[in-house]
Amino acid sequence: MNLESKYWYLRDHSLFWALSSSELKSICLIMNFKMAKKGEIIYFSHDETPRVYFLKKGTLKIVEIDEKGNEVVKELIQKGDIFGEFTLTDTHSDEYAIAVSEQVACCSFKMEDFEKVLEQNPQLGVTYTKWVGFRFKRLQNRYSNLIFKDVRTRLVSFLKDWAEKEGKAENGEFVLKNYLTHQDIASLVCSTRQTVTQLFNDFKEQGILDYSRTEIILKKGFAQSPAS
Amino acid sequence: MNLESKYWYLRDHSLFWALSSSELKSICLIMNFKMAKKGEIIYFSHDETPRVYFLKKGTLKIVEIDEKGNEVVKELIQKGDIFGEFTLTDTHSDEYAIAVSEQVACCSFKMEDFEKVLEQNPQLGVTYTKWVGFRFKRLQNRYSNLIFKDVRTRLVSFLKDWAEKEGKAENGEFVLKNYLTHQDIASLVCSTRQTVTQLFNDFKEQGILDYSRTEIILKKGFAQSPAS
DNA sequence: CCAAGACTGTCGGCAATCCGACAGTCTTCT
DNA sequence: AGAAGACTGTCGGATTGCCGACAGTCTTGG
Repeated sequence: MNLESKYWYLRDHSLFWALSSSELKSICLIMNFKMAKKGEIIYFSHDETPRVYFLKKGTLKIVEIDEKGNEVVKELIQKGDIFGEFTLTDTHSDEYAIAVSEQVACCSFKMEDFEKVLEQNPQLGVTYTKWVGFRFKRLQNRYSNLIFKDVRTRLVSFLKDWAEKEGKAENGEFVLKNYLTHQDIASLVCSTRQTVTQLFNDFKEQGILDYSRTEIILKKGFAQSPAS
Repeated sequence: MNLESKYWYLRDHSLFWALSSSELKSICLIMNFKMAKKGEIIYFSHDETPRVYFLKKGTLKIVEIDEKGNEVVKELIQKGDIFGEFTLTDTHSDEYAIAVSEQVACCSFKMEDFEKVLEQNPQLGVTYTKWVGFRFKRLQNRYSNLIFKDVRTRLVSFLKDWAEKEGKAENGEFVLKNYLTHQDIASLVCSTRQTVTQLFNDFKEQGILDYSRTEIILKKGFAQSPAS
């Protein structure tokens, strides 16, 4: 990929808005660009060199493998999010990122390089810190949900979030392109496949949701769906 | 508190190691210092001006109040940790920090001021980002525990962590000064008072732990305590 | 030093949800 | 097209840990 396109890719990422074009150009030189199709793996936590990633387009999931080899979907990463070694410290955890939407595009920096960029662009540094902080808060939110809410409520708010980010509103309903299995959703809301299936069908009976393997439709009643 | 003492307070916090003494002095000017005794509240999330805090001495707990008015201990903050609005973005969550050890000392900056400091000291900025990242990872760890482990295991690892940070080793045992109630511990490991009490007594029967209201002793067997 | 309040111990019932099992359905690959 | 594999539907039974209740013990402040 040529510099020119790289430049434009960075330019429209909100993290880099404040930079001058010459600053941005120099950053392009050390940036890497990567495309992937559904099902392809974008990175492994055990890769040679740790990297910080920015998702430009599409959606991917971060999957963690526990001691027993179980794969658990830890997080959904959507356009604009950062992932990889974004904490600027090596992790020991065992995870990888895999594309779930048809087309995924992301750029990445070697962790060390990126650190230098931040040092040379203090304003960028502060903005970046806020991004990391944002990720912290998002996680904190999930954590609270897990403590305070039951599975039903967690699933409801997961679906609402998802709809808000990716859903298309159609006269009061939200239509979601569904690229996740019940199993995936289950691990995102910390539950089991069976329970998720069960709840989906409950919702269907209540008439507040419809779904097939490819689509989920949150109907009008869904927004007010009981939080318990 | 005079500048001189402030200076030395900052100087020995690892975040500020890399700064020259003149830089440090200028930072002192905008820093605030606060002491508190057990039971005193250090900050409210709804305070007038958002602030970033550094705990210099002692231990405090972050308590969150949910919609129903329940108070839940969300986190233990120990010497050296950052707390408050450290993500550099206002929060809406409802929390406060209260001292649990006899003497607590912390310094703080107005969030906006601190942001400027980071901008003016890029290296500090990167170090700070790593701290925020560290907090992210710590939370992530708790999250994983919650998903994968049962209450017993979580309690065991909580105690191990605690001992590691604050315990005094005595011929293979760890002695912990206990400033937490079972209720506190319960919310830290996401369980209930009764279950924690129960487990403590189980451990006692197994002979791997002893405790009173003021002390907890992890005996030799504790380290190998079953992770299930 | 005594009373009120906070903390701990213990029990039984109960709700949520996990888990295995198996059948049915959809998708994909050749 | 047809078979293999992945995904969904559904059912009990089994667990875990929550919850209310109440008694006992410690702590603290007047």
